[in-house]
Amino acid sequence: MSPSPNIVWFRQDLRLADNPALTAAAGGGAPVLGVYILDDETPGRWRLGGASRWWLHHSLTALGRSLERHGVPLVVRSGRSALVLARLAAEVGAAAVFWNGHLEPHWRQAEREVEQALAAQGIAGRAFGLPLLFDPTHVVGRGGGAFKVFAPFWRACLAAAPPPAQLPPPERLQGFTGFADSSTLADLRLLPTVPDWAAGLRAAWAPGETEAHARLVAFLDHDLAGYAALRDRPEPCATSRLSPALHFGEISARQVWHATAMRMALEPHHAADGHTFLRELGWREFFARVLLEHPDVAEAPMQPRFAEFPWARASSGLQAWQQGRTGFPIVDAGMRQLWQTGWMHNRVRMIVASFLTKDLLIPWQDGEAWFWDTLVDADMANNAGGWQWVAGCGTDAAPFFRIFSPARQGERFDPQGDYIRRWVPELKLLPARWIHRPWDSPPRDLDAAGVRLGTTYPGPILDHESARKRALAAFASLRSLQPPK
DNA sequence: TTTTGAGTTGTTCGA
DNA sequence: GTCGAACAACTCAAA
Repeated sequence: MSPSPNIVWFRQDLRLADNPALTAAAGGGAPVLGVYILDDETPGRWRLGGASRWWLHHSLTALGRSLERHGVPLVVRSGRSALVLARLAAEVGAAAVFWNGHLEPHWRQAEREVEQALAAQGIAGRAFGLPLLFDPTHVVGRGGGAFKVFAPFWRACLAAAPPPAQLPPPERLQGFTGFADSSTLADLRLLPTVPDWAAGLRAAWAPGETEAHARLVAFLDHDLAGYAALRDRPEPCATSRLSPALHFGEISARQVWHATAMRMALEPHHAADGHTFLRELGWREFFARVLLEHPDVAEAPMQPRFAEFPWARASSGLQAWQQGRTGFPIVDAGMRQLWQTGWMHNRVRMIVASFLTKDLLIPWQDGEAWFWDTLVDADMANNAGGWQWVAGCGTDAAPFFRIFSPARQGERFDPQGDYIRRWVPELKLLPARWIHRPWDSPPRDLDAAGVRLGTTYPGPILDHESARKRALAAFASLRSLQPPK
């Protein structure tokens, strides 16, 4: 009979390094057993989307291999977290179960269920901190709650104690050697089968802790210099593309912070770029705090008056938007990049979100749901925060008059049309002058490029100028709903 | 408590 | 071609 093992319950912390729960579980020399539970009951409608499942499959494969090298088994099961964990703990005679905190409300609820179920068996549950840079109890706004405006929030973070040092990977991991039944990853059916839509994902990504660190180093080596100036360009993409790795916890925000800070110290002339990059981590931090304070931020507009917003009834444009067939090249390019690779450049996310909510007047929740299913970095806090920001109904939201013009945005951030040429190849031969507004192109340029609007590429599904006026009127109608003071 | 200044990412129009 | 103002009103943070 082997000594009682400690179980590490993995969720969005699929890494060995800087993993407080894993380090603590290994600390006393007890044998360690990892478990991942595919729980589609707990999150309800926020169960993992398709692209997330694809990523998860490969990330768990990588995590399993890493743990295996230390002799630590990774058990994979599915079902309701509390039931599965309690059963597993009983089966292996666990001493305690360790996990890192989670930001999403239903998973926080699941932690409470797990604690109860374990306590009923006399097994200890040991919870560790949230995946954040700054302690939520230290950086607080006026009323003691979360900041509601980003700029003062980030100033307060930067004035606070810097994030604590990261933990090294546990040195002496002792694996549990007893029997613990496990499903295979294939049993979880995380990968698409028919049709297999994941070819573009496979070409674009390599999930896993090792790859996440390689991507961070590559970013710091090649794209930190000039980041502030180039981060808004979708092609060539100069962003870190760490979002899925951060979401699944293949790398921690702390690790990214410290690696960047070290680089800034070594290369002081890149300090400004580094600050701009760290500020993006700040947005992750900010939206996480918003979710903690407002657990329903993914469902309901933070400004209650938006319950009355006159969204368009018919959502015929939704499908054109999803399929990248709106006739607006920058919108279509973004939506096709999303569909094919499970990811979209941040600038383009704003453009397509503005198009959906302002031009089409389709509720932001519809866009949020599509992103949830198609993004490999789908993250409740960031997805909801971003959509509410664009729609104008969130904390610190965009002002009502900030309505993106797809053509203008394309010309500003993709001046040569390289991004369009890559994702909307039917416009490939169009000159840069017209590539973002083919409807304005002289017929002979269209002919020369082999473009026939409405045939080889859709004509615009709406007139942006009229749509813009309609959106402004919709916002004005909200104002009149304000009760007089 | 009151007051004041500021607030990620825009576009258009007119001087 | 460039530049600044206008586009609402409101809420939050901080003095």
